[in-house]
Amino acid sequence: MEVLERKPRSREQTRSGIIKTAKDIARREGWQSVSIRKIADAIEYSAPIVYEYFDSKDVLLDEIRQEGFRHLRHEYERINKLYRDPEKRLYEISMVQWEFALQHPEMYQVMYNLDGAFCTMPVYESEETQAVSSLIQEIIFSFIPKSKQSIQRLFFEWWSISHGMITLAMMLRGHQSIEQSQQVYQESMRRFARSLK
Amino acid sequence: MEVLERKPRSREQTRSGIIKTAKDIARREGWQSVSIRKIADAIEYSAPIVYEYFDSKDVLLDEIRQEGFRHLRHEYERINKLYRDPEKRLYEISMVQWEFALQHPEMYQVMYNLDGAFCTMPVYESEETQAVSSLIQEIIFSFIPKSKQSIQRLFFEWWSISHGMITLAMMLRGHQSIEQSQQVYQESMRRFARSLK
DNA sequence: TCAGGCAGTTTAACACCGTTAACTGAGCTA
DNA sequence: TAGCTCAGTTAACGGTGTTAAACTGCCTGA
Repeated sequence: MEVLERKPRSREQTRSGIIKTAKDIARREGWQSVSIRKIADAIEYSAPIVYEYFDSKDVLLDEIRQEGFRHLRHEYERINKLYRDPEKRLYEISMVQWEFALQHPEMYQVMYNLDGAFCTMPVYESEETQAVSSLIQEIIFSFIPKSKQSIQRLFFEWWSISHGMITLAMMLRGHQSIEQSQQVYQESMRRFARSLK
Repeated sequence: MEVLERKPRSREQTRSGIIKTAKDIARREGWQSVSIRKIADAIEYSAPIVYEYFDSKDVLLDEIRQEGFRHLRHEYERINKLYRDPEKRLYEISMVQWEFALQHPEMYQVMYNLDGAFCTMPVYESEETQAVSSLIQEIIFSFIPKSKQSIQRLFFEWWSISHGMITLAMMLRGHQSIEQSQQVYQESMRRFARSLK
């Protein structure tokens, strides 16, 4: 009984240990130097063990990507409960997006195939991204009840500004301070949210 | 004499052949499957020959990146000669940016480290990017003579919207048609250019 | 004619990669 | 005790970037 209970738990621990290790290495050395063998070494197993938890490196990366979008979705839902005003909601969600990218750059990289992170699964086909998308589209709809097409365009605009500024801010870090980029980001996202009224 | 003249020319041909082959493979199979040996096979040489033209895969990618920015700079200069109105200039430059990304996705990928393309050289430290940046900043300045800081912010905004929409349009291709994305892009860039007046 | 040198090119090797098959050894059951 | 199961290992395959050593063929000087 003890063994039966400890086994699955330890298995789950190993699994999340693999994910955590992959992210740790990526954070320290970049995704291009994350390898199955390095992960295995870190969790004190041999390489083939990793394949008992993930069919390939690709699905391991996809899992991390999904984790990222899931995390964002939870944050967005939290904000939706916290605020009623759609403008406030959209602005706060934008800020969460920014903070997430800065705090977990290695996740943001694999979510968008940036800087050596490469996952072949198409981003937009995952449930988690669809959920995040429609969550934000609903917020936009709630104070601009337009056609589905118009909402999709506004969402595309919002996403583009947010993602574009985040990636360029990271790229230009060192040439333009993060604080300065963040100020422009805040201003732009506030302006966008206000413009919807 | 003939030999002395033909030798350097053939060397230059080999060099550009390497670059062309790398881009061809990247276009067909993605950057993650571009390898020195594949390139060497295609140009009918053995792998070490490639290293007589490029010190490493990294500088080969950087060369391609620089070529991309150089190409953009020439296009921007062409437009600057073609139009006087800063608003028109900025809009046309935005459109060139879009067309370039669609026509040469493999270059756009290596310029911004997207989708498996990974070059360790920092983008913003190259002369070519600096040149492109200040070219656009000058256009913005020419009808909004504000402080250097303000111009930099506006340029950061412009670049973010453009780059964000281009990358998301490519990512969402299949879920949202390119034509639809392009329409939103055109509208947004036009609105941005107009807003500067 | 032969030896030497030199440029261009290839082979072979190193250490790494993702991935899979075959093997090991310990614990449990019949 | 013999056999089975199963977690975990080693070893291998074909690939990667990169480098050193070896080779090939030609031109030159003796």
